[in-house]
Order: sequence, then C-alpha cells, then structure tokens
Amino acid sequence: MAETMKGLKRTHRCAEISEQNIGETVTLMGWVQKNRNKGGIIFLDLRDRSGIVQIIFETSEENSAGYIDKEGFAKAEKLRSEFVIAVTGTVEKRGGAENAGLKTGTIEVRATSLRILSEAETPPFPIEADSKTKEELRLKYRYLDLRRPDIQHNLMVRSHVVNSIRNFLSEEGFLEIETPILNRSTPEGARDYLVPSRVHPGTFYALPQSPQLFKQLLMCSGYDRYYQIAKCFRDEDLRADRQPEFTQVDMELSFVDVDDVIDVNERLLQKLFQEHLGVEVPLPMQRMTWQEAMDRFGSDKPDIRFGMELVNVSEVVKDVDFIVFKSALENGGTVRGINAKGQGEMPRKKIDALVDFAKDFGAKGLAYLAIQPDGTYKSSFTKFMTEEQTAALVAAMDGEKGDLLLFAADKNKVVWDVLGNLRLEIARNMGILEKEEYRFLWITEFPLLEWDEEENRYVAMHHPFTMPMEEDLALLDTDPGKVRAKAYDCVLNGVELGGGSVRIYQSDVQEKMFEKLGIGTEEAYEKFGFLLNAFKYGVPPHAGLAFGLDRLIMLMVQAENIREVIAFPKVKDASCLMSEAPNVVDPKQLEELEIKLDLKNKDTEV
RNA sequence: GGCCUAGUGGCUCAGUUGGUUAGAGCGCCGCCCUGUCACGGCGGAGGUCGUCGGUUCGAGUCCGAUCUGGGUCGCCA
Repeated sequence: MAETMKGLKRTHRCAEISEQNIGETVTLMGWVQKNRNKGGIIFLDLRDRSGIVQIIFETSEENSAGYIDKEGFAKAEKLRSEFVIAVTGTVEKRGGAENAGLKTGTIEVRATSLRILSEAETPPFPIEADSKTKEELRLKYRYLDLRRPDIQHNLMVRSHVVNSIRNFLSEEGFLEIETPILNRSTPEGARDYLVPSRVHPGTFYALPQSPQLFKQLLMCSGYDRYYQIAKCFRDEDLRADRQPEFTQVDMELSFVDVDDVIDVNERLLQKLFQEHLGVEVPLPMQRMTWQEAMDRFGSDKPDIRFGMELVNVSEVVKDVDFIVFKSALENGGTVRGINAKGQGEMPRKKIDALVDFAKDFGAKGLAYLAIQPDGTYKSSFTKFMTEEQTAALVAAMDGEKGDLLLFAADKNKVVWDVLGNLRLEIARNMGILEKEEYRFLWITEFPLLEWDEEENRYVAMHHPFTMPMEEDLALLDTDPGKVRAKAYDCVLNGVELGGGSVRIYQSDVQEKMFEKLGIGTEEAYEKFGFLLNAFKYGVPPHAGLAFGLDRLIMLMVQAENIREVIAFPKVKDASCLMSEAPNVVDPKQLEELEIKLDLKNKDTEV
C-alpha cells in the first residue's frame, strides 16, 4: 500500500517556507497532524520537526492545472493522523482566514500530487505540545513522545548548545579527545556500573563516573587544553535531576589556576545564554566562599534569586532557658534562624507541615515565632524566654509585624541543611522563584576533607587529587578538617551546574593527601598507579571542571525534569520502559563469562 | 531501604455517607459538508474500575498485600 518517494526530493521542511516562497512549487514530507475534510475541500496540517504548514486538497472540473486530480483527492480523504506523506504543490497566500497561531499561518500549499509513504495506527496518546499523558505511557512509546514539539524543541536546543560549546572551546584552544568507556574500577565515590570481561574471567571493567584520571593524564602528555562531551555513569538512585547515565562537558587545562578556569567557563556560559536564550549574563559572575554560602544560605549551592538568609543567633539565645537551644549550644552546635517575611499569619497546619519538612532533613524539631499584624507573638518557645530575650531575638532577626521566624538548633551541619532547605521550600510555597531570572554563582574554597562518621576517617569532599590552598598546607598536619581546597562549583538558581578543582601535581602533597584519607602508598599505587607514575615524568600544573550538560539544558529550556532533555531516559529504578533494559541474558552468555548467578530472590526468572 | 503520591473506556478526568444497566470531554469508526484551522452536523463502538485476597446481603467506593509510574530522604568522592 505504501508508496515510495522515488523521483521525489524534499525541497523544504514544513515551516521553512514563508511568503517569500509564494508561487513556488515545493515538495514537503512529514506526518499528518490533522485532517479537516470539508467535503469538497480538504485542509490538512502537515508536521515535521520545523513545525506545521497547511496543505489544501481541492479538485477543479474546468481547470485541472494547479489542482489535484480525482484519484489524488480520494487518497487525501483517507489520510489519518500520523500517516507519513509526500506532497508536491504550490505555495499560496491563504485564500481564507489566516492563522495567527502558526508560523506559516499566512500561507498554504495547494497540493498537486500526494504520496502516502507510510500509514499509521492511531497513536496511544495525542502528539501535541504540553502533553497531559502519564509519563509511564509516554516513556513506553518514547518514539512517539519524541515527536511532540516541546521535546523536539528541547533536543534541538541541546544539539545547538553542544555545537556552540564545541565552537567556543575549539576557538579557545581546546582539543576534543575521547577517553575509554571500559575502565578499571576505582571504588571511591559513587557505585560503579560493572561490565564483565570475557577474556579475563572473574574480572570487570567499570563504566566511567567521569573521565577524571584520563584527562589528567592528557595534561601530563602535553595536550594542554582538553575537552569532551563525555557520557558518564553512576549506579545510584535517580532523582528529577539525576539519571544513571548522563553527559558532562568535561575539560582540563594546563598551566592555569582557579581564576583561569573560572574565566573561560563563565565566558562560555555567557555565550551560551546570549546565543540561545538572548539572556545577557553579566561578568564576572558573583563568587562566594563555601563558608559564606553555608553561613548565609545553609547550602553549598544557594539559590540567590531571593534572600531569607540564615542568621546565627547563638549569642543572642545563649542564656535562654530553653532546653532545645541549650543542649544544641552545649554540644558545640548553633542556633540559627530565617525570617519568612510576611508569612506571620501562616496557619498552624502549614507551620506543622514545615516542621515535618524540617524533620526530613534531620531536625528534631523547628522553633517558630510568628509576629502577628498587631505585634503580638505566637510561638512554640517564647514561654521559656524573658520579654527582653524575646525582644532581642526578634531584633536580631530583623523581625517585623507579619513575619514568621523559624529556628533550628543542632550541630552546624544539621542546622544548615534544615534551614537551607526550608528557605527553598518556603520560597517555592510563596511562588517567588522567577524562572526567567538566571543567577549564576561560583562557590569557592570548599573544605578539602570531610569527616565520615561511618567510616571514621576523612574522605575527600571533591576527589583525592584536589589541591589544598597554599596558605592552608600547614594545617594538613594539625587540623585537616580546616584545610580549604582549590575547588569550585558553578551554581545556577540553586542547581549545581558543575564543579572542578586545581589538581595536586607534587608527589609529596599527593602522598600526604592519601595519608590523610587513610590510603596507604601501596593501595594508592594499586588504584591510581598509572596516574602517580605519570606524575614522575614531568607533570604540568593543571586544573579542570565538568558541567552537567543535561542539567544545563534543563535550566535553559525551563524543564522540570531531566527526562525532558534526554531522548531515551531511564525511570526511577534505572530501567527503560521502552526497550525494557536491563534484561535477563542468555545462559550461554553467562557461561562464556564464567558467571553463575546467586540471586537472593529465587523467583527471578532466568 | 524509608516516607509521600497516583493507577477508572485509546487519552484526560468525574464518580456523593459502599446499593439498581460506571459517566463526561477529547480521540476512534460510519455517513454528510468547497475555506477549515479546538472545523461543523447526524449516528455508533468502546471500560467491570492496576492485580490478588478479605470485610459485607452487596465494593470503583472500606481493609490488607502486591505490581507499575512520579516525588523525596538515605545515596550521589
């Protein structure tokens, strides 16, 4: 039934024709969006990735030239949604009303011939923008979902942005070099995806979590400036902004320091936002040390589109006879608060919801003080305070009539986490987050090490190759937790876009770092020997950074979920609803790999 | 692994305190219509309410378990 396109060549995409083309004969190919059959005349919306154009099928007894013949008309009557067709016809100014909602709304194509290239079943859901269909179904039929204009737009933006990135970095002297996907596992950080080796039974490759070691080696090898649009893999649970496989814009530079890396990257971001969104990003971007970010926003990726900053009121409440505050301070913690301006009349139910929210982040509770419009207080804890103490606290928080003050008292880490997330939650509830506003921020001077309660040792906050700040080197022996690193993160509207660091290139510093991490020389060589050995043969000072491309695009197209900018994403349990990966493999494959399964759930089919 | 949330015709939803043949819009099918573009008119098909079990005279509606999505905490150097 289907016809071929033999002898036909597409001349334009649907929405690429305009009034400029009036009078021309064009050949279009695409999908039927809608067939409006009026009896003697048929209006048909033809769609491809460029958009939609209206085709007219009409016969004329007296004047056959420029009209479709009877057979062609009969064929047109049979067209249904999603049929793939080829139409040749003449571009005309619209004879009837124009359609202001369409890019091609002032023109139409009068068909002179029609071929049905492919028929189509009715799709399980409408192919249209702003889909209301359940994600489950959309993902099962992803190939149909991908026909929808909003996703096509996202993926086209993605392609264009990547193109700009390549152009920019190339002009800046970067070389694009690919690194291996099959790697040695270095079980530090996220869980690896493993691939069994057939040739070496019992051994495994790991898929890269990032090209970290390889890009450092490329610096050792003199490539100077490297980048890669790198696929990375982490076997951890998914989130709205996290997929098990994702793409990073990965780069590394030689003979540079922090400022050089930041400079080239903020110019890159400026260019991307200018070219693709028409948004002017002022440079230099704001910078903030990690310590300042935590103190002011309780987060190392603060959203600075709004204030509601944290205030440390430990001093103010140090004599207050409230057990929650008291015990926090006695245990080396702090009491901090935020002021939700104008939320003083929040109903008790909503405040309770905020308390529950806070508990999710480790708070044992949340102390609140609502200042009523008449100046009186509603509070969970002022009964433990004198009037003077309360007044001092309100003053410290800059509390005015109609404000809601919320306090957390605990170890710093908990207080920051709780209030940092609380201010975001309140801002979301208040609807004050402006999507069109892009506030970039560099966070610098991260702690080098972080104490791991479970493992009872220091772990690298960034990774073990991160350079300590020169002025803190001496602290490495005396107070490792205080050492700041030459690490930096790029944050946009509260989302960590990317991060990087200056790397250690002196072996004595690297050895000390491993020592502090509790990694012995032997173990270090076993895991990272190729890098450490490479460093023996002349290594340039180097530094790098990686952006999450998916997240960047997600923010640029204002998508709520990372799946909206990835063609074939995975769902929550890391499976693919369309292809049904992962799947059970043929026993013969396992035999070749000398792998025997020992499944805990014996019901699993094999 | 925990918590929250959703699952009713192809799609999106409504289904009152459990009670006769489970509704709507869109879509789909048929006929009609020469200027429509959320086309219009007439007619029609299509679901046993994610699954299993329980309570009950009786369950889409209550209870338990389970499956499948989504969000989130843990996790993500």
